[in-house]
Amino acid sequence: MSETGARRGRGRRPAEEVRTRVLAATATLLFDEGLRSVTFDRVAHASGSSKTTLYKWWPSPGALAAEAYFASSVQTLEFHDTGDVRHDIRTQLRAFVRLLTDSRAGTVIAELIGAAQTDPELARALSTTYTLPRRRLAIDCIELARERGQLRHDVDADLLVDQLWGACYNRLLIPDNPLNEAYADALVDNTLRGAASETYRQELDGHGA
Amino acid sequence: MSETGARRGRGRRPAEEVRTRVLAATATLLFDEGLRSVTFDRVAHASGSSKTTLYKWWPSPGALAAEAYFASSVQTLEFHDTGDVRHDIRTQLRAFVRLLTDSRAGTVIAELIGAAQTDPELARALSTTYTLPRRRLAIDCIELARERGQLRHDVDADLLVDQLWGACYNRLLIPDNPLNEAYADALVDNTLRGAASETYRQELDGHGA
Amino acid sequence: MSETGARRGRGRRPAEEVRTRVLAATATLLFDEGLRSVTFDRVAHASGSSKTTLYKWWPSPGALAAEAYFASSVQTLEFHDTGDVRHDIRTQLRAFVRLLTDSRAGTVIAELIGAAQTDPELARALSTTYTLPRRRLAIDCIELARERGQLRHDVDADLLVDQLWGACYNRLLIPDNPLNEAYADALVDNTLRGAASETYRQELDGHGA
Amino acid sequence: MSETGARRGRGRRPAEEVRTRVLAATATLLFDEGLRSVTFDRVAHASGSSKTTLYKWWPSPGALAAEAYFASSVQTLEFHDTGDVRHDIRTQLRAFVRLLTDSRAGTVIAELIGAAQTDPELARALSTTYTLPRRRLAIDCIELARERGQLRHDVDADLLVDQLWGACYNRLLIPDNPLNEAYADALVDNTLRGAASETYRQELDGHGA
DNA sequence: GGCTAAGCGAGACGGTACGTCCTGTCTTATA
DNA sequence: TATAAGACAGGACGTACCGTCTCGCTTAGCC
Repeated sequence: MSETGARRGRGRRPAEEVRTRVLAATATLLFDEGLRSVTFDRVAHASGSSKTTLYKWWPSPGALAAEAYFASSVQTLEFHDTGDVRHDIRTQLRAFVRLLTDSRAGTVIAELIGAAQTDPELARALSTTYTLPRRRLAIDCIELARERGQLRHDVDADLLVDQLWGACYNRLLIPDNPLNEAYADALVDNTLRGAASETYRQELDGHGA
Repeated sequence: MSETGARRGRGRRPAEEVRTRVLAATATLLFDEGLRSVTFDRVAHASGSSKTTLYKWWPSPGALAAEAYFASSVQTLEFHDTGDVRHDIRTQLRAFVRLLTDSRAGTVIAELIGAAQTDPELARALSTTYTLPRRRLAIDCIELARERGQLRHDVDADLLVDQLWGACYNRLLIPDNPLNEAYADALVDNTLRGAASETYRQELDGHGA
Repeated sequence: MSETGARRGRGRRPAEEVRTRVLAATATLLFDEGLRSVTFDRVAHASGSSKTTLYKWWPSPGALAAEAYFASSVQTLEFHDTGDVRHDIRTQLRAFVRLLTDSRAGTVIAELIGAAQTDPELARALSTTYTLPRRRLAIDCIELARERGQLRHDVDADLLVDQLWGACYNRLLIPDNPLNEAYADALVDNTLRGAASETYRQELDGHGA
Repeated sequence: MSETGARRGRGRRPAEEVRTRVLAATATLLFDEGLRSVTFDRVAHASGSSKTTLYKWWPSPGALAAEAYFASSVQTLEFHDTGDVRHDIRTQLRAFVRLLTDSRAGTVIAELIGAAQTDPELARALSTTYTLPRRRLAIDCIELARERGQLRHDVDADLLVDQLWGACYNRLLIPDNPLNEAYADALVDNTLRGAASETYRQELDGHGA
């Protein structure tokens, strides 16, 4: 009776095992068929779990999908500080654009943000787990540059983030124009030129020329 | 059975009357209960029309909701050219922010863009009817300013629009930070400082000081 | 596209076709697996119909099972009047006992009556469609005999039916004692001896001796 | 966490205390909301016990309900022998009818018998604990009367019980006709007239006239 | 001005998902 | 060690919606 391998029967399972299977099944559904296919019914079936369990742990299919996405994508987004804010931000923004365009992740993120508009629980999860932490990293980078004197003292870091990452999200969600690395570079240039200190701007213009 | 009273009976209706009633009922549902409540079933009931008719004219509930929103909101968005690009854009962006924050329109637009992520028909309708025409007006304003010498010649008008309106959409859809007129002003300042020609930038700094 | 034979697609079906398929699937489930297996879910699946349809037409799975049972069992229960009430009733009661014991019908009827104790809709359906009509036939037979002078004038036909069929139902539902044709015969004898007129009782005793 | 207050904690309880609380909670549910509400889940919650315990002691919710019913209704059903079988049986049958009609007991018994049709464990419990012992008392009374010469020697006591109590159960379970004491009296009269010895029948007719 | 068929309302239909409840099994931790 | 507590898989419940399809009525548009 011990260690039968393929667990059967209907009794209680260890919570971790269940969570793992649910998140794996959800991620598969999410990447293969899109957010619309992430329903509690289908996830329950695919993961061999029960709807009761899903309802207990996740407030909505969207929130489950979000968690599955974050769990399945190990994201190493640390900013590497080289001392040149333009270089550092450009590196990060290019990586972000590649993530959105080169993989299914872009579609998934767009669908998650889309669903969050009518799913408060999902919105909360997205904000806490995804957007705020990522924004934090960018903010830190910008404030460091400001302290170094590369950016004006009255610059609003959140505003810069909106003009950089927010503009990319905009092209993701309202795809009237292409999203690519050249666009990311242009964004960085225009944004930093607006936010640069007098000295750093001259440096930028020197580089750009 | 003979006292049918208010019931209109089942015969043919004039197409225009039907469309009008459907769009009115949809708008009511949309503004009162949100996009999730705009289902063909509920619209058919509320408008006294039949699902057959709805499926004939609209590809999805989302597309119907979008049309109802545009039909119910007469939007006068003409840019008034004063010769000062910062003033003109600031006026427009402030009006846009007010629209998003002071009325139910903000929620509706957010829900529509959200639903468009998984509804191609709605995405197409939104782009054609809503985002592209509005973007066009801003682009024209920017290009006029460029020809006037206020903006650099190599400036990308689409990119500026993303940094202005796109940043606002970003705060609408990912509401981690507040969206208000002060934010709009700051956006305009930072964006134009990055895009301004040498002479116009000195003018801007003069104003800003 | 025309006359494809095996109807496919999801549109409306002719009501009669749907009813037929539902009742057939229900009867199969009922006789093969018992009343506990007649759930709206399983019937919907087995019949290729939808739960919506089932809920529209039947108030409970039990009521559906009852109708399926009646529809599938063509019951010819006409009393044949030979002029001898004992013979006629004995014939019928024996047939009834055979039905209850020789086929799955006994189990099904018992389950239906059992479920009717907690399903008012089923109870109503059973009474209207099943028990009352059958009781009516027996009552008619008894009253005919009374008019012929075989039974006392103050005899209560309903009471006799309870003592005959009701006793059989009792052995079906509370199976502490066997139910068979000999029992039916004994029931008839004892009941009619109690209800017989003076003259008919002497006749009965003569036969019975 | 430390202020658990009323909660007893999760440790072991004395078996008797647990049984008592379970049966009390079950009886309350049974009489207040009917057999459908007697589920292991609800009983566990209402009694403060755990499902583990319920599954250990009772094979099905029906069996638990049956035991709770018997435990809560102390039934003194001894036949008092007066020497007149009609009087003794009539007294008992009237009491039985009153029990079924004047209290919630009738509904509960009907639901229990009903559930027994699809719950073998409940059927067994009902037979052992309820129907057989009661039948035994009636049988004894009848056989005593037979020995006294009031009933014919070839009379089948079980059959008489079916015609008396069984007919009442029939009206309880298939309520097409009213169940009351007058009906009980008529049942006794007709049944005993069929089963009476020659001498006792004349006595009965004398009484009845 | 009467006739006819185009087009609509009403809504049934199969299917899928929702969120809840219950069953029977099993795990954990307390007393 | 027996218990409370309750998580777990499974499955039925009853509802809502989608997209398809049928029916019957009415009025618009033609003769």
